[in-house]
Amino acid sequence: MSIYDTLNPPQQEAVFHTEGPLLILAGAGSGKTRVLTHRIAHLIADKGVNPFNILAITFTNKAAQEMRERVDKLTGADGMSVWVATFHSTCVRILRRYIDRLGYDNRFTIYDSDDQKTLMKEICRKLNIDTKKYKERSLLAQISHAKDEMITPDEMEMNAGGDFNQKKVAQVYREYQAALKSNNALDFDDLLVKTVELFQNCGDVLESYQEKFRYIMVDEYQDTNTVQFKFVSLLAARYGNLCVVGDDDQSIYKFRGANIGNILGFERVFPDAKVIRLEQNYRSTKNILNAANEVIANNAARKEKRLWTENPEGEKLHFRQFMNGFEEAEYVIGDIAKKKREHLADYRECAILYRTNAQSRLFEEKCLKANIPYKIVGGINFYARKEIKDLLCYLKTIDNSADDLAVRRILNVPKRGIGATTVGRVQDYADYMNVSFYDALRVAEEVPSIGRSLNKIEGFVTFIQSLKSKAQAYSVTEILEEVIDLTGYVDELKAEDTEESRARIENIDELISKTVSYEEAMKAEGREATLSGFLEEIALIADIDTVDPDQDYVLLMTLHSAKGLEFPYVYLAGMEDGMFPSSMCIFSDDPTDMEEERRLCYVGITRAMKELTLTSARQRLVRGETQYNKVSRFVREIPRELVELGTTIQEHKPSMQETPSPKNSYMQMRQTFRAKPFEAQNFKVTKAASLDYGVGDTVRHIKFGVGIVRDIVEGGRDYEVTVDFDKVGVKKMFAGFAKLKKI
DNA sequence: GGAATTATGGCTCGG
DNA sequence: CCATAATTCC
Repeated sequence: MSIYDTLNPPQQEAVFHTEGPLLILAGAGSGKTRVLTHRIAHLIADKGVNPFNILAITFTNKAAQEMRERVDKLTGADGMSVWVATFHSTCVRILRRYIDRLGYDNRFTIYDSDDQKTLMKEICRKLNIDTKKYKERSLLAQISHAKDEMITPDEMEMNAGGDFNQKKVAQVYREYQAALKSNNALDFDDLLVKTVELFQNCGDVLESYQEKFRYIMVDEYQDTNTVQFKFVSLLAARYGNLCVVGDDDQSIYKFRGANIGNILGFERVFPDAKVIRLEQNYRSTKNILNAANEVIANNAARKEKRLWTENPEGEKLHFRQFMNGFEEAEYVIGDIAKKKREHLADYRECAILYRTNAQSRLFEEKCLKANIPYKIVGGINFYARKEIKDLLCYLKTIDNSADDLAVRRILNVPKRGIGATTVGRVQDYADYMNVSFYDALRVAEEVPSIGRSLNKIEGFVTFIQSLKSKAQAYSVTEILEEVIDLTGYVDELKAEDTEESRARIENIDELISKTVSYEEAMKAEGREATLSGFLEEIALIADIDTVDPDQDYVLLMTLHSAKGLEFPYVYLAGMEDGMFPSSMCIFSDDPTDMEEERRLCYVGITRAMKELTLTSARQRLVRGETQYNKVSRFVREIPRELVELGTTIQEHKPSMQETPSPKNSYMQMRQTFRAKPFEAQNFKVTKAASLDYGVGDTVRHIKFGVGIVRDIVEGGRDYEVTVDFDKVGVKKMFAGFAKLKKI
């Protein structure tokens, strides 16, 4: 009896095929992690491969950690030497060693999106760019996309041709890169781009890593982007032992540059690639899996496949529609409380999934009220909080004084009486002398018209210098406590004594415990705990990584965060057209946007093992406005016979005066299901007897602006209107959705 | 120079 | 609605 006997034939084939390129098309819940871990075990135990020569790239740190543990269980302690990490942490480790070859300092800092925005704001000011016209966020998004595709500022400028806007973006991009470099900082995208650049420029470095990583595995391959693909193919170019695992139906990160072509075209790039499909699902009941299959079948662009399972049929899916989001949350939390009360489930077995982070609030409030432990994944990052950022910027300044952003942030925190005027004068001097902001502070007496501020600046510099020298001997925790102590940060908050200040102190305590646990972890691994090591780790940690399976809490998260996870009981909330699918993609002129949204729905459904509950609200408060939404089209794509509408049980007490009679809501739900998918009952309603505009009329569209109607074609469900817009050109759209207004 | 108050504008999704 | 920017006031 070997450890491989428990695997099914295609799984075994994937494990034993170790040489050459391999594409594993692994459907949801088909045991791909088992395959990967057994494959690593097989390489080590049977093929005699040194664990040191294996690289496995996962999507999150949490997945990496789990994989390592499972390999350990199979092979003994050898798992520790396998390099299992995310793309970003892999790149950081390489860059810490070699980035000086690209003219950076090896102690670079990593900028998060807040830092990026601050930097961008400054650049726009410097270049006299009107941030009303070019939004920082939008500029950064364009730059990020360029980096995903490995386009340099020069290339962007060349590609721009006569396009003034593009040229402007290229100019900002160039300036932004220069600023990063002079701050000795890298953004997230740079981690990948600079590593690839390093490989391309330094053959010896690439070669050493090619020799090291003789066997490479990449998980969640459908969500890799172009630069990640380049990184992997460079590494695998020598030995060609590249194994990628993915599922094109679960590709949900196009907005972040993910290139679905990487998986769809794998066989084209590697003609000798072996392809193995894993289609048996071990996770979900038949009902859940069938629902998922039916929904995803509505997508046109996909590799045809159908998952099957030997699991029991299980319960039908539940669907409930409520008057508003308030009642929806009350029902979901009530249902979870009931499961716990009746010992049917632990909290940790339940997950509430939604489309946007903003939806978490209602559920959080109900959890608090019902005294149910919960954890929200994502949303406002712990490290984005003011008090945490302040303290981290002290640590960053101590670690890398070239980081102007960090230095400027703490210069007057706590208040030292150094204001904007002084900062501007020092900055001008620094720019003029071409030195860092901190170096300018150190020679503040040279700065013109610095006046009374000189004393205060000298005090600050002395303070930082003393911390810097202490950092040589102190542990990370000690230096953090020293900062808190000497700045009086916590003392000040204590004096404030408000609910808010107490929460801030709690956060600071949590930060201290994070440095402590970092030091413990490093000690356990026999690595040195350093300040830059700590800063790097927290820069790369994702919220999902902090989920503790030993704690009994309900998990609240977005569908995106739920990727790769599974739960016995799943609640998909906010199943409304306009929420999910989001209105953005309903109105999009790119039909693949809707397909990606549907894949997201597929991911959501396939997270559930035993029971899946879908909920929606008739009216919902979005950004302070009431929206009236129809039940999501995705719900309508699920065959009626797989769904139970819950008319017999009325568990939740009607809480609001305007609760509809059960009969009414039942009728509404029946109506939703009466039509088969895509006969789309609700669309017919929107088809007006006639339109109030005709060919040749000028109309206004909510997104595209003003245009002239060119053509109107009467279709089965709706009128198809062709409009020539002033700004975006000719678009075809359905009258029911487009909400065109005659002007 | 700093705090308080008013105006504004933005929500997908994340490492 | 809620966080942040801009503006005003001290």
